[in-house]
Amino acid sequence: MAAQSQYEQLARQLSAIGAVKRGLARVLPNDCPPGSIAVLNLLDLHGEMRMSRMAELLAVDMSVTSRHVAHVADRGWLDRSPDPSDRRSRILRLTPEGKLLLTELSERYVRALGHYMENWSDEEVDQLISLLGRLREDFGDCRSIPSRLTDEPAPAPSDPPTARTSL
Amino acid sequence: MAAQSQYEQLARQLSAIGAVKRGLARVLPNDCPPGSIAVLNLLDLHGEMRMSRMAELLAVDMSVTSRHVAHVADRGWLDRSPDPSDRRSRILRLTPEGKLLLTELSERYVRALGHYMENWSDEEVDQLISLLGRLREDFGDCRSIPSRLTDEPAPAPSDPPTARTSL
DNA sequence: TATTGTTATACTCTATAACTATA
DNA sequence: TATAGTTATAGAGTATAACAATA
Repeated sequence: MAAQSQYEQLARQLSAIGAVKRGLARVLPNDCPPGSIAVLNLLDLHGEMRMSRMAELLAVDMSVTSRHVAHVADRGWLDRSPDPSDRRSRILRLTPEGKLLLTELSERYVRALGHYMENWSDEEVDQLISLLGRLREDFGDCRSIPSRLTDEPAPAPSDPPTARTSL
Repeated sequence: MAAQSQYEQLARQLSAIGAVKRGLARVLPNDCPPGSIAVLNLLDLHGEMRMSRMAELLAVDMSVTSRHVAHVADRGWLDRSPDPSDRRSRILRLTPEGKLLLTELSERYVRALGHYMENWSDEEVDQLISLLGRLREDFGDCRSIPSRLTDEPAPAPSDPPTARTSL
């Protein structure tokens, strides 16, 4: 468990990292927005899956997933076939064209990151990859807020509010 | 200089980290969107500055900065006074109300991060803070794309395109 | 004429709610 | 009735372009 000021700093760094994401996004082709790439990457990484699973991995609403996936499917980068065992569902699969696109995009990312991170060592990049991966994992499917995070700031843990009577 | 597959992995982690940012944003009050907090944080960190400097630090267009700042100023969290030495400019200053808001938001962030990152050690959090800070620094003012990132994937560096005639 | 900042417009990402089709 | 997915609508973030005021 880390100290308060560390969390404050981390929150600021996470806020600032948006600029890095935008900087990277600028090297992408026009009809391939970041949302599309996220879908393709997850499909490449985890293999075929249903819409609901994709929504969970993206940690966005199903409606958002549906639009991203439609955009990608319209361009032939993935295939949506009905699940034979439950015809409400659709199975998403990366097409060869989608795989090819990922390869091309990867080149662009590598060039861009190589440009901006020329002074980073292998070990440092690995550390960052590993810490970011763990952070994402710990947040998990964070689409709904744990109720204890929505209430008042800091009820003294040694003396829960429900136990306070007249002090 | 790191290896290609590392950059590919890093690009994926950066894409996935959006979910973390959304998860954190969910604990914020309704009329204080992430853009407002970014403005307030930078003002708190760097002290008073002009719009153009704020735009540079945010690495967004001036038009975007103008809207974020207007939103924050409308709520009394910062003060925009004309620069006496150049009346085209405005000097941004954090108000006491803005400072107070930052304190309250900080509590929320700390609670949320404490919830999600309960298994992280001080050292690990520090490492992540430090690596993210360095990454943001290395991207700097990345609002315009270096031209070498917009061209074709990988012209052999030993034989620049302009030198090729009939090979 | 160039620069600082604002406003109008358009596009992407996201969430909520209403809807369709299937279980 | 409940669930998987789609679509309509609305709000936030961003960029480009046209504009105003000042240098």
